[in-house]
Amino acid sequence: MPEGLEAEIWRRAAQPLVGRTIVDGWADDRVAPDGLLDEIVGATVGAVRRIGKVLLLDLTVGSGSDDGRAVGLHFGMTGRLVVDGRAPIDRLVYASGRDDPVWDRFVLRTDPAGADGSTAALRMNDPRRLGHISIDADLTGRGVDLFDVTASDLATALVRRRIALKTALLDQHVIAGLGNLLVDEMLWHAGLDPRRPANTLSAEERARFAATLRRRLPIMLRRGGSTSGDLSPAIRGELPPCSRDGEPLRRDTIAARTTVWCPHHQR
DNA sequence: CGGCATGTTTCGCC
DNA sequence: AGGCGAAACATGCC
Repeated sequence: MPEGLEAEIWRRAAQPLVGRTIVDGWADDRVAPDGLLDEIVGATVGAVRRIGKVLLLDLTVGSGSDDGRAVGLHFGMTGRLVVDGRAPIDRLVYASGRDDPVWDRFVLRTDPAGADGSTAALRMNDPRRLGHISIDADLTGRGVDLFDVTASDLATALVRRRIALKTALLDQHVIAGLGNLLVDEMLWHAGLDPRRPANTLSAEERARFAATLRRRLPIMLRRGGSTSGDLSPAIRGELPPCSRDGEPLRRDTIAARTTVWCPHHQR
């Protein structure tokens, strides 16, 4: 589930952590840097940010001057976030429906604690363990954030790229935050063939795709995230006729990922 | 039991 | 050198 929309939902859910001090915690050393807890216990959460699919906790120490520490939560395919015992997204579509404590990878306790002091302030739970925790990760190469994409961003990023449009859009150096479901969804809405070489888009088509992101992402955010679109996981499985034109949907592998699209109106 | 899954990184081949 | 595709990672679920 974790694409840019889920990261944004979790960013909002984690805002209450701002101003709290980290007093204790635990990290699975298979997915976190050595000595992470020693680095961050005693620090205060100064801000919670998001870059693409990555959630960042900006930490401050002592007087509150910024010491540069930023803890990054990378959710992989099956990571979920629980803040003060509440999970804004409680069920992962392609993962487990359970919340087993053995899958906890990163846990923080804070002062003050949350409303229910008996639960951890922050908990990342990830059965498949494809996610990880970073500290001061270099994210400067990330492309423009999915909520801020303009036609000119696309022109710059897609020029001379002969790879399939879908492959380019999944590249976090092109746009940060789009994942497999969102790319299929946005291409369907924009009416663009995912197999097209990225550099063959016209200026009008780039503008159309940027406009589709601006229009559709806020709607899907309100509806609950990347699984709330017209090509929801149920539709990806059953492959009913395209709801726009009634023609058969197609399932292909593009960019080594399952791709659902409508050959009739996506060109 | 076999195959599949919302992601990212690494390897090897042009 | 750099672009690109495929494999690898880890594990629950249908």
